[in-house]
Amino acid sequence: MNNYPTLRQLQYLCAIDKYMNFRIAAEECFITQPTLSAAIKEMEQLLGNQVLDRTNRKKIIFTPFGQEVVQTAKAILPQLDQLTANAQRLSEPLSGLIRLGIIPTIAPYLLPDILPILQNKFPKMAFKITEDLSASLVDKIQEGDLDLILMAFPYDTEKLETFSLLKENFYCACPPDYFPNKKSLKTDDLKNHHLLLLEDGHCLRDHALESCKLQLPNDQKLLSATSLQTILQMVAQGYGITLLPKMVVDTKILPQNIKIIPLKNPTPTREIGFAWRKGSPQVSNIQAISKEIKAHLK
Amino acid sequence: MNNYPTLRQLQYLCAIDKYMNFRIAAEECFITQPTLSAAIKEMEQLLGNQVLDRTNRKKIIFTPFGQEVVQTAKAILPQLDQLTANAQRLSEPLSGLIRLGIIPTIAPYLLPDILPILQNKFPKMAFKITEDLSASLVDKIQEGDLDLILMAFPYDTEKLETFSLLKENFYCACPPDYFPNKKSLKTDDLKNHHLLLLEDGHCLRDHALESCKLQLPNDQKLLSATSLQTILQMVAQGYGITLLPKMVVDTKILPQNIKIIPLKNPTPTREIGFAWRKGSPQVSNIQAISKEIKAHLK
DNA sequence: ATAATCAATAGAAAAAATCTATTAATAATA
DNA sequence: TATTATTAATAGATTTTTTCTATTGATTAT
Repeated sequence: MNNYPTLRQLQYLCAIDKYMNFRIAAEECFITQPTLSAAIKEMEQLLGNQVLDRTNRKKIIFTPFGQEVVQTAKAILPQLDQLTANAQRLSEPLSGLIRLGIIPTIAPYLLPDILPILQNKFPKMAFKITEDLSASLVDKIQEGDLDLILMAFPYDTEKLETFSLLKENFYCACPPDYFPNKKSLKTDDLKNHHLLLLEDGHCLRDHALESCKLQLPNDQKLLSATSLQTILQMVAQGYGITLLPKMVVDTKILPQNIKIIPLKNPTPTREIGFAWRKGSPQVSNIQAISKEIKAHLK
Repeated sequence: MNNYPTLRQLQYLCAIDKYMNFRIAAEECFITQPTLSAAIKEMEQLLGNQVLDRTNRKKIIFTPFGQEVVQTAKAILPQLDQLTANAQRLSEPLSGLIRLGIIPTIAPYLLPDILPILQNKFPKMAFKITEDLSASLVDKIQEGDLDLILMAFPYDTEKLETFSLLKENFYCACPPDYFPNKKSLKTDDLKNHHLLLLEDGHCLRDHALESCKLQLPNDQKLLSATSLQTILQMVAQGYGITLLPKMVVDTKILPQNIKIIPLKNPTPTREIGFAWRKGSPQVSNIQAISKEIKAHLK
C-alpha cells in the first residue's frame, strides 16, 4: 500500500502557490500558520524531497520538485471537486438516476403514459429505461444494475420489495367470426382453439397459461411468437385466438379484423407493479415514484 | 475550503472494487475489516450518497455513484503513484536535476571540458545549462530558477555560498607587430593603445578594467563588443589590444594574426568558481560536483 | 439444523491534526 | 544604526481522527 501526501497537504501547498505567503494561505485554508508550516514540512518528510526552498524566510521559493507536486495537485483537486459537486447534486431529495427496467408486455402500453408524468413531477431525476424479460430484470436488479423494475405479478421476486399499481383483466382476442353472439367467455370456451402466445420467458404467456392451463390439453395447439404485434397479426388473419391484458386491448392501434371478448367466471388477471431491492439506496425516490404513478393510474 | 474524501478512503474503495470482499480488501490494505467498513461508511456520510448497496450482506454492489467514485479514484491514484515514484527517485543521493547557469566568458571554454565529467561521474543527475551575464544569473538563482552558477570572481554575490575552482591570469592579446621583443608586459605598457573590451555587463570587462583602470585615462580608446570572438577578430586586424584570461588563450582556435604576451607585476587575474543559495536543497549535490570539478581542473 | 462466513457495531487505544504561545530571522522604518 | 513589524519555524497541549479488538446479526453452505 502506497503512502501518499494527504489531499489536505496538497490543498495547502496549492494555497501557498496561490498566495505566496504562509500567513495568508493559512487563513484561506482556515488553519493557523504553524499548522500550515507543519503540514508542508511533513509532506516533505514523507516525499523525501524538499518542496520549498528555506533559503530566504521572506521569499517563498518552490523547488522544481515542489512545482511538480503543485502541478499534480492542480490536476487532481478539480477532479475531486467535480466528484463532490456531483455528490452534492445527487444527495438532493428526488434527484439522481433511476435505472428502470420494464417487461416488453408493459413497456409499449404504459411507458408513453407514465414517463412524461415522471419527468414532469421529478425534474431533477433522470430515468434510464431497460426493456427485458422478467427473469433477466430480476437478475439485473439483484446485481445492482437496475434500481427499479416495472413488471407483472404473480412472479417469484425472491427478496425484492414490491408495490402494486393495478390489477387488469385478460380479454380474449379472436377473428371476427369466432364465438358468434357471445358477450363474454369462460376459459373453457377457449378449448379446442389454436391459442397463440408469446414465446417462453414472457410472463404474459405464463399468466395466460396459468389462468387456463387446467382447461388446456397438452397438445400442439399452442403457438409461440416473439412479439404481441406478431400474435395480433396472426389472430387477425384467422390463425387462432389469444389472451390480451386490458392495457393492450385499450391500445388504439389494434389491427382491424380482431374481436375482443371479455372473460368471466373466473376472470383471469395479471397484476402490474414495481419491484426493487430491499434497502436500496433509492427507496425514498422509489416510494415517491410509486405513489405518483399509482395516483395517476387511477 | 472543500471537504474531500481522503485518499485512504479512495484506496480502500478501490481495494473493495478489486477484491469484492471486505475481509480480503482490508487485508490487502493492511487494516482490519471493521476499519474498512467504517472508512467506507464515513466516506458515504461525507459525500451524502451511498457508495455501496447494503441490500445483501453476502454480495457487494456498487451504486452508480459508487462507480463514479471508483472511477475518479482510479484516475487520481496513479497520478499520485507517479509523484511518489518521482520523489523516491529524486531523493536518491546524487540524482535529480541541477539547473546550472554559466557566464558567456566561461561557458565555451570550460563547458566542453566539465560537462562530460559531470555526466560520467553523476549518471543519475541531469543538467540544464543556462548562459547569461553574472547579474542575471544571480537574479535567477535568488528567484529559485537556478540551482548553481559557474562564474568569475570577484563579484558581489550577496548571500550566496561560493566555492573557488581556480584562479587564472590575464594575458595581453595584440597584433603581431605590437610590443616588439617584449616577453612580458606591465599594465602600464597597455596605455595609449586601443583597449577592446566586451560591452557593459560582462564581468570579464570589469575584471579587466579593474586590473588596469588606474593606468587607463578616461578617454575614448575603449571599444565595446558583444562577444570575445568579435574582439579577437578586431585585434587580429590591427584595431587594438585586449586582455584575455588563460582559458581563452589556451583555446586552440585563436585567430592567426594574434600575439599573446603575459602580464607581470602585478599580474591581473580573475577567479572562477561556483555560487549557490545558502541552504539550497541541492547542497549535497553541489558539494559533490564542486569537489569533482576542482579535482579535474588540477 | 448446525457451522462457517460475511459485514456491521461498540468501545478502547493509538495516531494525527490542529491549536496557542513563542522564537528566530529578515525587512522596513525612524 | 537601532527599533519595530512581519515572516516562517518550533514547542507543547488539546482535540480530532483513525485504527484496533471483541462482538453481533445476517446469510450461506453443509
